[in-house]
Amino acid sequence: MTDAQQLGFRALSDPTRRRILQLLAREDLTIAEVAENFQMTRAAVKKHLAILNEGHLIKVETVGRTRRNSLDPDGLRRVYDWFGFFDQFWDDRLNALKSEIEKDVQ
Amino acid sequence: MTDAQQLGFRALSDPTRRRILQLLAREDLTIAEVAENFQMTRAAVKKHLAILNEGHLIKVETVGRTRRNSLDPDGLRRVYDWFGFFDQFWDDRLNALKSEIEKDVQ
DNA sequence: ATTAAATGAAACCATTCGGTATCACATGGA
DNA sequence: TCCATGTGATACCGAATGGTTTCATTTAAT
Repeated sequence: MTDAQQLGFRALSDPTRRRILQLLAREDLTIAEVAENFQMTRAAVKKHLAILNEGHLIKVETVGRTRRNSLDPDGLRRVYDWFGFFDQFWDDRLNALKSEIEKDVQ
Repeated sequence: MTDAQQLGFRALSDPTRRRILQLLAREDLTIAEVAENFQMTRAAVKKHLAILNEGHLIKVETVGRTRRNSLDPDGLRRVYDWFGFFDQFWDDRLNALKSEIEKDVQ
């Protein structure tokens, strides 16, 4: 258990962590830079980053004495794909997309 | 805080609750019927259903002495849509979907 | 009217969670 | 070398979480 998808969903369950992902969508950031956007301590932010990393939603690259955090699109995709199970329940959106594409094809 | 989206993400963070949603995707179920699929007590399952309801991921209809639980596609979509923020990061999937549909069309 | 069935609800418990404070370690620059 | 900067890591705390047990309430059926 505690498979990758579960760790991903767990990581997304906290609003701070979701906001961090949105920050990282704009640019890669060090821990300190991420922490500037919140009122909590750097240690708390680091914990959030660790959980995001466990869920494979971000990647970390050590550069000298800093650590650059960046989005991991593949991990995000793995969670996102879970919703595909329910495609039948929001046909309206899929159909809208489909007719858009069909228009392109013709 | 504790907005609708947060309650949705919170509801999805537990694997039991995600499995319940998949069961309800096939058919509406009473609490007892949902509980048959798990080893935990009915009381525990009922708690999970309450959290799913708070996140607006399911709807509940009282029928006599039973309660029929059904999927709430709108609430599910509200969580799903959060991922739209990251569209730029998985263009490959959109393209894969597009070619799948194009194959259907031809 | 009784009784069984389906659910509601509360008390309780161990664990996890989100946060803090604190200290140690590593690295770059004067 | 010395020191400031950026990070790692641990102990600790209150609150939330996921589960149980137990009992009350409502409804269907005999």
